[in-house]
Amino acid sequence: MSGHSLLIASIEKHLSLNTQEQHRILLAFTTQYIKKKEFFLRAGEVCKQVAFVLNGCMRSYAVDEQGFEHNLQFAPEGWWITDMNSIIHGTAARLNIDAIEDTQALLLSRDQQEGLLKEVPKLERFFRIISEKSMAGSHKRLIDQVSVNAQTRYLNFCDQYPGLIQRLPQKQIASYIGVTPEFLSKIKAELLRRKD
Amino acid sequence: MSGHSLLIASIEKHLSLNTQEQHRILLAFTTQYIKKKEFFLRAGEVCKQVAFVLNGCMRSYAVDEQGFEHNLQFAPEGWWITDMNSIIHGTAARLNIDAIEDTQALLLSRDQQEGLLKEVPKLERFFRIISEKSMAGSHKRLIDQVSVNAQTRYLNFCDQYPGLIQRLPQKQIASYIGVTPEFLSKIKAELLRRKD
DNA sequence: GAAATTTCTTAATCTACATTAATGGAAAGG
DNA sequence: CCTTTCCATTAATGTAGATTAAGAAATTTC
Repeated sequence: MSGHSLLIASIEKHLSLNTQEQHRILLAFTTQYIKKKEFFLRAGEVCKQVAFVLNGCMRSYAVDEQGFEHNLQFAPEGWWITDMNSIIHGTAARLNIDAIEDTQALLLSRDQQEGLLKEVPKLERFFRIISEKSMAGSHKRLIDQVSVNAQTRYLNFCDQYPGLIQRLPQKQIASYIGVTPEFLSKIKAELLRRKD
Repeated sequence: MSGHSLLIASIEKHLSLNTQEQHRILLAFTTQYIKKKEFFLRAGEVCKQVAFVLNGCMRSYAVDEQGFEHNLQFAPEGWWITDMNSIIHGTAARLNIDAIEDTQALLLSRDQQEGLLKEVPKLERFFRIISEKSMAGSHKRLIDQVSVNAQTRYLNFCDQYPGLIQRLPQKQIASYIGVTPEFLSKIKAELLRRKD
């Protein structure tokens, strides 16, 4: 499947598009290649675009006063990623977004999105639905973060994203579940010991 | 301002409505009064509605294995509240939603919302925008939770919701920022000591 | 394919916050 | 109005997870 049809397929899960509409949609996006460790967005900039990942993987993360990184989201193929706070309020991004693997993504600027929505209004529905889903995901994450301990968070992560466990360095996962790499190592050792 | 016009005003921040559309919108909602400590949603049920608060205040919270409550959101007048995960996936709610003060709210079921959106399609845009905002809010909260300590989270809360600080019992705020009431008490004592 | 860099693991020590317990004060409710 | 329940505070003790350090393994780079 070509990257473009990944996007179209993802939209057509929620509504159907004729050929003309498909073309109009693709016109609004630009393609970008982002090498591992390169940035899509740096904290402090104003975020102007959302990215739809075609292949590879990006992540968003915040940096605290002591310089430690905290991963908020991973975006492998088929996922959207952006700094929503920055994009909708026009304020400086608090998030960095970079590539964990060499990545190909489709970018949609807010201006292009506005134009696209004017010409294909039924896409409002699509963007509403994916916003609701993102919000549900973010809520789920927050509940997990505040109501269970680190070991359970790790098990939940393995459960929900089995593909990513294989694929990502452990330190990235540690940063996502909110512990140090050292402590994640301990958790894994503990889990292994229990199994035997 | 009547409750209904609070809702209409809130929509008209994003798009304009004629009288007919306003009436059609109000038709989709039902009014409910919820007394302090009564539930709008219990964990385990499937959530079917979103609530728009006209006056009073509701909160959503998760309960952990040990029975402790963790507040996720407060919804005073003009705010929306629901369990988005339950409503969009049709799964059992993980959240409880109850009233912290006697509350009057407008309820919109998913079915009613679908009908409304069919007849007034431009509302797709409104719901997209508020979903994006909720998602931005939820992201902000998550960043705060993982990247700063409890004292800073408390100060940030005071900053962002000065009205709620006056209005809510401290234990509700403690539960929101993710500490025990005892520790919040300590934080406040510490802050007072520093001021003098 | 050797050197450099990054990642993972183990272990000792430390700390932010939780737990428990006890007291006084404020609401709530009949 | 009195009683009951809830709420805020302080203080002693406990613990999940952080920090620091250091070596082993894996990956990247030239």
